[in-house]
Amino acid sequence: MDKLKAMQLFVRVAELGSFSRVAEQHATSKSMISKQISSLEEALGARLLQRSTRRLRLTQLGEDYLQRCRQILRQVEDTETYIQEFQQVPKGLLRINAAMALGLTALAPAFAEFMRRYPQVELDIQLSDQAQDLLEHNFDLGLRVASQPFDSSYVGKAITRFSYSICASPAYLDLHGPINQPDDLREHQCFEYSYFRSKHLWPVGKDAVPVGGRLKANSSVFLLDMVKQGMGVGFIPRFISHPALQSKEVVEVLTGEHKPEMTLYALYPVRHFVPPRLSCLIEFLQEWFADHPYL
Amino acid sequence: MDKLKAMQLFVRVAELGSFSRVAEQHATSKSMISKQISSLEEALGARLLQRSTRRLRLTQLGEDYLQRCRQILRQVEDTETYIQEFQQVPKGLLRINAAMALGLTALAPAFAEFMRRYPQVELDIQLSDQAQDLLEHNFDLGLRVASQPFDSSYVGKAITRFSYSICASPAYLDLHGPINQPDDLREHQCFEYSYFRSKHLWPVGKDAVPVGGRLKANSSVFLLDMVKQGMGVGFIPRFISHPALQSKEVVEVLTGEHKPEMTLYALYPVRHFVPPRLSCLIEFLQEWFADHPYL
DNA sequence: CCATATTGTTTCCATAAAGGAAAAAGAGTT
DNA sequence: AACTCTTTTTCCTTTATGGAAACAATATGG
Repeated sequence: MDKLKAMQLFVRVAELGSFSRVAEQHATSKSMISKQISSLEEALGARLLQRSTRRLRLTQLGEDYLQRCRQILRQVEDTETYIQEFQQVPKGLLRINAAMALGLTALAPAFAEFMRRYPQVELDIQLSDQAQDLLEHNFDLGLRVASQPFDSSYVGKAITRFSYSICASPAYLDLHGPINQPDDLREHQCFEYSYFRSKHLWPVGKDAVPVGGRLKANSSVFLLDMVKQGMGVGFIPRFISHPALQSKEVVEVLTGEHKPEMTLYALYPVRHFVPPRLSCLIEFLQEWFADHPYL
Repeated sequence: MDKLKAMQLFVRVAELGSFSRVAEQHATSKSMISKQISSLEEALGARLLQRSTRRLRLTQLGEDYLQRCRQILRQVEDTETYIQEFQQVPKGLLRINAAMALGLTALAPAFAEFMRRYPQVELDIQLSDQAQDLLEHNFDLGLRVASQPFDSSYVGKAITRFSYSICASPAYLDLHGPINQPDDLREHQCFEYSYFRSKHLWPVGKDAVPVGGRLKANSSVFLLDMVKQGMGVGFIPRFISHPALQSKEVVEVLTGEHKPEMTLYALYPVRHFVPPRLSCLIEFLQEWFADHPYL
């Protein structure tokens, strides 16, 4: 029996309060969790969790054991980090959560290059639209654009800044007329992005411009596609619009006007020792985006 | 891969300086040790041991890792001891080293009773004539009669005191005459015990009596057998002669005379936390020998 | 300097253990 | 009482573990 694995799972069960949820998160079966915990209990000769079908609660002993497990596991991890620090080549697994749109666009080539440069590092990348709790889901790193204010149990590092672009297709502009100054937007089909704060005010130029349109979606990638099809004007993060702008599928308007910028943050749980592969990745991303700015 | 097991084996390898010796001691194969260490190294991505066919030496990293392994393993052990302390019933494995003659005689019934009383405790009892190093061989407990002076890394607890008996067979005494006072021994066939300090002087009565004979052996059990066969007189620990005296196969002489006593010690390595099963056994032995004295 | 003995590694194979799917069992809820 | 959600058990497949023996490597002793 792999006691360390059992201890890890026990800690997770204690944290999530459910065998099933741990099973889901770790991409394994309920029966496996059940067996691991049972054999751990048997080995100790003590019951760690009081199970009722609806609720799990830690035994008094379980509470104590949990503390000690955490300490032991942290020590094991620190030891391995320590060893890694002496290694020239970073290796190991990084579990990363990133915003879907980011992953599909700006991050993909960066990760590709990272994997080429550090062949011993494995990546497990989970793209999701809503920000996941890193500790809850056991992520080593979250990549988010100016997401929720950082909890004190996380470290946030700025990776790069992104700008927005206001895009339309050439066909659309031919049909509906040019956009030369912010106020021209009032007369256009301006798409609404669901997660944008001030949905009907686009922050362009000195003041925000009130805009309107018939389309609202929660995906900038989708909106860009609609832009390509000549349906209207989009306020699109540059990392999304970049390829379409390059290929001239869409054109940018109001390039000279002031628009807000976003900051891409790397978030990670505070730890005694940050594994080299993690600090290495963060450093790499900073360098990479310095060389490939989306501004 | 069971990392804890691998770490344990690595520590043993570092201590013994040889894969083969670890394999012997743990009753497993060289290949298994080799594989465990290799996979540990692979998991860490670092070489822990520099192997040459004749010599093993720890890498710098190996040194560091060894320290940390020890700490982790100690912590795991302490945690389990802690859990045990909350359990009503002691359980687990005790590895015991005891003097051969003791094990074959006085200890056997004591251990039998202990096992009946604590059915969850497993015993691994190794009888040997020369005292084994407990740490070296991973013993939890050593049972020795006034053995080597205790190292400071061991705790020694007195379990009981044993007396000696001077024994002969009735037939022998009929043939060679009675033994009524210490000086009578000078005229008899007195067996010599190899490990006895002053081989030719038996400490009986006020002074030691010089004795002589034709038989010398390194086993009191063997000597007793020779006594039974009427070959001479033996200076035999009572725990060995006891059954033969009870059955009248041999008789004791010079019962009133002063003879030295031996003390049976329980030796165990000093630890932060003594596992309950161990303190339980020691306590049990003290009680058992209080009820079954060999004096 | 070479045979030898000893030690770690590798290969191959049999056995044991781990892990998943699905059925079963348990317990709260409607 | 039926239903739902969760854990446990059972059964089976797959994986991995561990040993024997052959192999490779090296210090020792003659």
